[in-house]
Amino acid sequence: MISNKAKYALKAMTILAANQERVLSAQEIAKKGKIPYKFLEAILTDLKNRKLLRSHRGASGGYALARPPGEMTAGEVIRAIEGPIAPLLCASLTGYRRCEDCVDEEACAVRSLMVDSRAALSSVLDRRSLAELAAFSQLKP
Amino acid sequence: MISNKAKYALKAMTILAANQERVLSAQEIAKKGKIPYKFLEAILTDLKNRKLLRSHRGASGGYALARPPGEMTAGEVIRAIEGPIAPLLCASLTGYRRCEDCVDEEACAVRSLMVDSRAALSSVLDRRSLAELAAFSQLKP
DNA sequence: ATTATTCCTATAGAAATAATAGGAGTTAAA
DNA sequence: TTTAACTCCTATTATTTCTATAGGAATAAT
Repeated sequence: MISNKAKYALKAMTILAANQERVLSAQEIAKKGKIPYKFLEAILTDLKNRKLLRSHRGASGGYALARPPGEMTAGEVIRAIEGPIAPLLCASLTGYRRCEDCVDEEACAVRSLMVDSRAALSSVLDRRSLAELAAFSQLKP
Repeated sequence: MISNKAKYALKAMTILAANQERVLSAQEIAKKGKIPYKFLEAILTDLKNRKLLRSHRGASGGYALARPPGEMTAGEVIRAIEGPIAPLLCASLTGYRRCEDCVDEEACAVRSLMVDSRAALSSVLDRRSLAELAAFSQLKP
């Protein structure tokens, strides 16, 4: 299960990808995505600090993707908010850490299972671009 | 990320699968898996209530798998402890629930992503049997 | 009887989640 | 040059989940 925060982040990024030509304010995004405004603000700040978004202050300011939506993936967004996607850190490429209760990592069946789970999840999340998400959301106009 | 509880449950079930012929006490499992004893007790109770384990009380009592390890999967264990494996309930088969912030479920790109994620995860977790986990853990004797 | 177990109930600190509040600073446009 | 629409920053807080621990009652084998 992912957090609401990560879900809202994905929604916001999809909305921004679908409106790539213009800068969107947090208000606009909150409205389009039914996301609590102040919570969204904090999320957008995180995404900006992680270099996934660019912001423009002042009147008619707002947020825009930092890179073309075809070059950004769902996995990047989730990692920015949630950290590693591996179910256990001992199976993570981006945040590896040995379990404290580990007896023999090479022979650990749970780790092997989580390595495969991570690969399966990554094969979806790291291949799906924000452009694809945006395109999907517009299938029904 | 899964909880320690789910990780311990998987370890315990793997240990039980690897010692299928006998009944193991919580003490034994705790020692073999480096799992906090009292915490493990609670976990084993959950697994028993979910019908994944059978227990025998009294001296020389303990726990054993409820079914042959070849017929039980990692997915079952995780669902017993954590609930649905889908990252969002709107993408779950076993615990479906619509998001409160949902505008149009059919057109939701995030949901579509999570449906695919769930399928990818399930293809690993629901295909890996406890027998396979036990066999892996014994590759290095 | 004794001892090794499961089983039951209760408790509790710590961390993460999911926000909300208020205002300071910035900028475009009226 | 004021105003309105924004982002940005710092707190605060309620709720839930996580990760256990404690103590003892019930049960069964030896």
